[in-house]
Amino acid sequence: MQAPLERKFLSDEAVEAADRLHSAAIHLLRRLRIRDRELGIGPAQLSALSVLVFGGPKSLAALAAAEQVKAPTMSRIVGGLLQAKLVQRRTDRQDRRAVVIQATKKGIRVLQEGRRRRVAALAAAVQDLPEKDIVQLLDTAQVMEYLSRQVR
Amino acid sequence: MQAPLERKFLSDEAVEAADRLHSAAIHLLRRLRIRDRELGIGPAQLSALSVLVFGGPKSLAALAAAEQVKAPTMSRIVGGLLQAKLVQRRTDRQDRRAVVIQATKKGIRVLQEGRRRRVAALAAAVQDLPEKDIVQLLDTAQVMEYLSRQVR
DNA sequence: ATTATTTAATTAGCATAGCTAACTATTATA
DNA sequence: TATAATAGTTAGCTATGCTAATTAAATAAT
Repeated sequence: MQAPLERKFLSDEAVEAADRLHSAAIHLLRRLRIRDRELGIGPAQLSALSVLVFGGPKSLAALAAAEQVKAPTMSRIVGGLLQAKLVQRRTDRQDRRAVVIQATKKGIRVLQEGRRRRVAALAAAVQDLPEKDIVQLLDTAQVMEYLSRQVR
Repeated sequence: MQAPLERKFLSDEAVEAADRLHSAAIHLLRRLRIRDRELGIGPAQLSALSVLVFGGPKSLAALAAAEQVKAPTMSRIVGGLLQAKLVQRRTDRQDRRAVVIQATKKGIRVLQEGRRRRVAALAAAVQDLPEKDIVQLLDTAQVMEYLSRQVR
């Protein structure tokens, strides 16, 4: 359990940035979850649906990889989306073990409604920021996606 | 503060920023949760403990407010921390309905160890970024905290 | 002073979402 | 053909969100 002393040296600044980013992400998501709940769809379902709407049909494994969760987790998320008729599922022609999951029209509609609601919440707050902060948010979101793939 | 016309122009950009930030925060936290699990303490418990260690003893209500969750949720989070002996609880002298929650020495030790581990993975990735990106992350984390309090 | 109201915290019960382990069905390989 | 690998699902655990209802204490009203 003892950590090796010869681990990579971390600058105070990097640790500070990482720590603050972690806290900020937790707090932000807790807020946004309130809005998601009004939609009647959880954040994981919403995020997966978003991948399907903007990225097209995907296998369960591909969806799990895109969302960085394990297959059983994604299986249940998709189960919820199926029950709400936000996605449909069919077996793959070439590989009959696999499934192809695709957003329904209702799914597309609900996702866009979700986006609209976030305009009323987060984006409204974002708009009161100075222009440079908004540009920076967009930029940092990309950095965060990059980081989430680098982290081991 | 901003001119109305400028807001209209920013609207699409703000929605875009909100969406990307949402996704990026989800993906980042999913990654970091893996590290948290190694510690045997969940992200909510870790975050609450952090507030206690860096902010000093707090009532349950104050802790819930700081973490932006409802009292019953914080009550259970604290329950877990108590069971692990990471915090201790006493009733307030002035108001005997209230409790005061405080990190134990073990709590302080575990948090610092956890912070090191949890953040180390992220910080190692952060450190490989250009200096300007690190500065930007620090800055954006503050903006995100601000936003999470503005969102209604 | 007594009663009513508000407040702090907890408990109970529900839902979502993460995981691993174990299972079925299919495909690929030896 | 027999075995191994792969795609998904199911079962069962934990952690975290919530609301509603309860208990105890403090405050306000009569």
